[in-house]
Amino acid sequence: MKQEVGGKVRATLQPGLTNRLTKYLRVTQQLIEEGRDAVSSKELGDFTGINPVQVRRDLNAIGFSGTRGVGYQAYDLVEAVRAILGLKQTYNIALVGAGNLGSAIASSTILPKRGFVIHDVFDNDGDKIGRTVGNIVVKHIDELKKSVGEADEIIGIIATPSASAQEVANLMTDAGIRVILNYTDVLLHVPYNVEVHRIDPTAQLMHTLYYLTQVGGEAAS
Amino acid sequence: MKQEVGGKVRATLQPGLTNRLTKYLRVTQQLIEEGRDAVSSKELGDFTGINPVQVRRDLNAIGFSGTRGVGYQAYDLVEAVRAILGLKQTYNIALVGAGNLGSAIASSTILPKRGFVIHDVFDNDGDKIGRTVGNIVVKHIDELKKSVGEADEIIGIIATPSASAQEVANLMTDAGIRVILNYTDVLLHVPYNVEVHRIDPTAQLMHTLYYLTQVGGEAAS
DNA sequence: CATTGTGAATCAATTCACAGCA
DNA sequence: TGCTGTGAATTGATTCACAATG
Repeated sequence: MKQEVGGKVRATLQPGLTNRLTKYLRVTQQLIEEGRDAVSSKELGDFTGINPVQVRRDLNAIGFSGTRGVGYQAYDLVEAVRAILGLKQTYNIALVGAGNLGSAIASSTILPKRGFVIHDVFDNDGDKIGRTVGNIVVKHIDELKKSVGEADEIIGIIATPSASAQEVANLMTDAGIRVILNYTDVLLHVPYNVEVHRIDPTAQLMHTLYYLTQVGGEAAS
Repeated sequence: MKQEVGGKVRATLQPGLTNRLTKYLRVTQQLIEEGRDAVSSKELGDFTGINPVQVRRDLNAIGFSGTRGVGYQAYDLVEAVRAILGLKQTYNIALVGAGNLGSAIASSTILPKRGFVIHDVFDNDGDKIGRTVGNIVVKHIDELKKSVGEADEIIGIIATPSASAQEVANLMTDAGIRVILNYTDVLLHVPYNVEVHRIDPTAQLMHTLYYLTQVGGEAAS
């Protein structure tokens, strides 16, 4: 399944591995912002919940080496992972829903920091059209297909009321969106070639609370 | 590691299993809302990204049986999983940040549907104190410790600007909060017995885009 | 001397193949 | 016939122990 081409590792990496790499990436980027220079496998493990040994194996697997007694060079690590994951380019995003949630997402720095640009914001409320959220002028939802085509957007975010979510998803898939971030609590039905990710905070809560209540209040790693 | 007490499975389930159970739970709850009665392991697999065989093994492991040719009884499944995970009670949540994001979270139905109640909302902006977001009156952040104690809150949500996030986290841990949902892009430093979950939409994006770009546009499962 | 890098052992997850039942 | 339930094989992840090294 892996194939090496020349010196460059252009393989098809395992799902588990790429998933973990994104975690190392985000943590390391934040540590850099705090002024950190090197990062150890133990730290990466602590912040990601992944075993330090696994961290070392993973970084090794993508051909990235650290220095013993010190750790991994933070900036180089970020670059290496971004290169491996093909995240050197930026992606345009179509955001639908200009209410509180949409405004918050459009104003957040979290997406631009990772190379994602909210390029268009849509709504169906006439009052909101023409206003700006996070420096972007809100367009009418009817323009979605045209805009998505022009800006080559393959990522869409649904931040509408639940009742509109499926309808918006239909518009998005019709317009050629390939990945949907769904902030509503609706289970979207989409074609097989479109991927939906649900932003659901309760997922992690439920899992955590199980252990918290099991052990009766004491810590769990 | 597992121990059965009487007929009831009061074990300490594996992390992987509990994690998967929460996914089955959320999907099944949504399918019920769509009017569904039974759900098959294949459907659960499709919506959660988990192998159908694994789904069946998991449900079997918690002593839940389906009917061949039909699937699993949706309502019973929800009840069984909630019982196993100890999610029959409700949890009070302290939300800090009454801006766009905080308002969106407070108004969302996603938390109450899963047994989580946003019981208090805090901010440090005098203009916002006394206003209501999602039916809750905003209090000053100075009252956090008192309120958390009174309402027995162990879950906190940080929906402030990034600059305030660590400070809020400190207040929360000091007040006895055990689980923090962090909506900012700051890497929070907390005591070992406090668990932080970061709501970061880019995690899933990066992972997905890797495969999307690798295969050049064709579908992946 | 803290931390990387790895072999070997163990445990969990995935997958195949198919029997068994409504 | 469609879906559950499960043995057996395989693959991936975790953990232990420890050598190596900057």
